[in-house]
Amino acid sequence: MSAISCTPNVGRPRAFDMDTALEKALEVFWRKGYDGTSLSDLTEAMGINKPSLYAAFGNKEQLFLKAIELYESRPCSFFLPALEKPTAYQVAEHMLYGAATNMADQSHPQGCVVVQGALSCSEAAATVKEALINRRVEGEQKLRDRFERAKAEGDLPADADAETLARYLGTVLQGMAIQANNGATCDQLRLVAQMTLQAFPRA
Amino acid sequence: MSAISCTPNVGRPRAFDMDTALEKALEVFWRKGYDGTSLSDLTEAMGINKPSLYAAFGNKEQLFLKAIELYESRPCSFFLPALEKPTAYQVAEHMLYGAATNMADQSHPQGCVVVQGALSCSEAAATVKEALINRRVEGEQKLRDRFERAKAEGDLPADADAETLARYLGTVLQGMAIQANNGATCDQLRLVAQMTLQAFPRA
DNA sequence: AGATTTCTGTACTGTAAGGTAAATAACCCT
DNA sequence: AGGGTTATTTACCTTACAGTACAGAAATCT
Repeated sequence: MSAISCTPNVGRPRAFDMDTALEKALEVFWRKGYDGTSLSDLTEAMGINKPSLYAAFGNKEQLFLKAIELYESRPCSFFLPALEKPTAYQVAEHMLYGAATNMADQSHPQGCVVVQGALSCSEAAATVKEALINRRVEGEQKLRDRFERAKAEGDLPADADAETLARYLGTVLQGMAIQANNGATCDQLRLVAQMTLQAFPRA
Repeated sequence: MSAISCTPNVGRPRAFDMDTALEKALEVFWRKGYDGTSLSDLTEAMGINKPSLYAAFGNKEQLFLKAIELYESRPCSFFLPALEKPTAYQVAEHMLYGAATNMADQSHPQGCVVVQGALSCSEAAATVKEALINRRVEGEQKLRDRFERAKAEGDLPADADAETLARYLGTVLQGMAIQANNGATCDQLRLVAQMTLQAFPRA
């Protein structure tokens, strides 16, 4: 799923690549948040003019939502791959260490755009705020489902509280995003991951 | 430390109470963040006009910084009191349960303004962003100092890593702020607090 | 009372915000 | 080559933003 909208074979061809422009937009939203990002910030970073932006992406809000979609489908994303690990403990382990590596990575803004893109925000950002909350809650729901499965498969004790395990993990992951914004290094976050796992039940 | 600036005994008296106006400003910043809050939002909530705001508080940035000071000195603040508890474990316990209660409290915006007031933000908010990062880092430094003391006093093992314990706790507390924004209830956060404590060394 | 000091309300400033109209440019198809 | 279609450029629109000038109002001080 690379091209966002299929390019028609008639008319003047688009002078920019939508995917790379969207990457640039994501980076700005990630660093400045939805309210803190102006259209000038976006057009400058994307290297296009406003009418091109509006023609290609709708408006600021839709551009943000598309940037979030891109964020979650990027190859460096660690969340979904971690869910595939064979045991609940390994799921938690990979997710925590993946987050530690990813969130402190200096090759892009620190933290997680789903956490910090529109946390406290204006009424104009209400829609994107809701969208981000939904993503965070859905992420925890996926974790919970995975841990329920682990109980059924026997690699979590039958009396384990899958919901609380998922929320605990979600809390630490979201906290790591703040830590990364504070300037925490990958190594420091890995130590937090290690501590977090000490509270996690093993088979 | 109630009155922010001492009222002179000459001239027309101020028609509003600075402390309650500051409380109102804090609530708006807390809910909308620095970038998401407009001066109109502020003057409306505070019940004053712009010239009164500027005369009393300087400008938007200084008003925000004063609101943060107020936030940290409020009676319902849980951080500093928790540090006074006799053992490291009890410090962590009170801090986590205090956060669970406070951050999900429906009598004010959810979460923590120090976390969410200016996380990702515009360049105009760079100063307040730095100020908030400093507050968060200082909070963890206080925890670390407290845990070093606990090692000296023998209620933490001598080989405990005070820095990582502090960062782990800070991570969970900051994550709880996000959770509260997600709509997590006090009870749900208390379960997270309970799990967090399982990784915490006892005497 | 009058002078002095400070606050309040209204009206205003310049700038930047998000978004768009209209003309021109570049491509495909016949 | 010319028509159809789509993208780009420039210029503009309305609205909201943070911040202020100024005149009048309410207090104290002498």
